[in-house]
Amino acid sequence: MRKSRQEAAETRQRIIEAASSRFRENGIDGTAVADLMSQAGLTHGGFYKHFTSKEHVVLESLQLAAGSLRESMEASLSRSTDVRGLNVAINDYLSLEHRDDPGSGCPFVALASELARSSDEVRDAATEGIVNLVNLIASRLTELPPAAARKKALVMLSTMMGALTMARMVNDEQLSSSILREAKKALLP
Amino acid sequence: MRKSRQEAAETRQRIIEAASSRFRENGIDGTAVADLMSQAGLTHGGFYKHFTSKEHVVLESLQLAAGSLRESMEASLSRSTDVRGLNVAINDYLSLEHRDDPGSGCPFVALASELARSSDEVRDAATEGIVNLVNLIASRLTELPPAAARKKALVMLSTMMGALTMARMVNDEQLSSSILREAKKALLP
DNA sequence: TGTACATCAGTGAACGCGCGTTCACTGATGTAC
DNA sequence: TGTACATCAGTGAACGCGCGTTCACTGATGTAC
Repeated sequence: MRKSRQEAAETRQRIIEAASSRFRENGIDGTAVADLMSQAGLTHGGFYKHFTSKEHVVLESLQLAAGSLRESMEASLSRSTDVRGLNVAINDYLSLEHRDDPGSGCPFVALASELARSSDEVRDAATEGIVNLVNLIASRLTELPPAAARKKALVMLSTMMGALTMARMVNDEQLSSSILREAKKALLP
Repeated sequence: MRKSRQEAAETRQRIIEAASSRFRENGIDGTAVADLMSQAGLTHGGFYKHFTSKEHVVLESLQLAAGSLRESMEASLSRSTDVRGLNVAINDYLSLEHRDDPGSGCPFVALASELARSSDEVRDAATEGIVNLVNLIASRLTELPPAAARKKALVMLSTMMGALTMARMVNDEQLSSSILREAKKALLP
């Protein structure tokens, strides 16, 4: 039953990908190791051939999710070289599609309260991911000097994450979509 | 061992209070029924004399926490009859003390990702609590017509919750406090 | 008001379940010669 | 290149633990007369 090195590496990656979306959908506590493994097409026993613990895959899957959020933001930004690229990124982040698909969206919102209670290692990864987003946003606020741009970017990201969090929490479609709409209107220059 | 009706009602209230702070500190999944009970000075078996399930106490403790957040905001607001009262409320919400004491702070931030995955009943309670905060904030934006005030209040609350969420998640004291500081500067007129 | 009985808040043991983790095993892959 | 052995990815049963919930029991409180 031994698999080749390449197959093993692919398996490992599949587990991380499964973890990354399952954790965002159902929470870390709400996702069992056996869950991830069957989503990756495996039985649960093999998990520990790839990771030392559940905590370990939490870390790697957060890094994956943070990286892909960053990439998708970079892709939006690159649609235009100036501030308009930023508008595309904000529109995507505050879209109904993003709200309704936490499994492939922002991990900081999907896992917010669990991350705040996580180990230092995991919180370090979260911190790095957030700093990346802040820098990305700040880099497009070209009308401001760098320090001011960074400060404004912190506030913008706060508004974005807060609006997405509230839009997902609230059990009232009208209210939910108006939260996203108003946040967009406030953030787009 | 039977207790008088009044004692029983006090016990019930003590359990809800314990739940309300433990859930905010350690999360709903992270808090066992036995935990709440021992915090309330009881053994775990008696829990079901007061509640039909853990879910039931989640609902009641969320309502309690949402109510006390509302009251503390009302208290801050009443320090001054105009917009300055709002500034006090924002300063309190985005304070280091609030960040560092989730157990007695905003339940929507402390439980954000868990609430988004909760039952309709619990999410209804969350929705009601959030609407109350929005109305409270909007009522102090007297320079705007009501509809515009409400829209602005939605965005302000998004920024407040997002900033508190990020400040708690990030594992870097400097970054954390600058998130709170910049959000305050952006929100105070 | 006093008495006899029913009620029920609280206790602590127990139940059943799902979870993270371990383990013996299998057989294909990797390595040494 | 071929052969013999070591390695190890993956399987599925099992372990131990903590959890939500139930239950028989206790004795003080509440109620009926």
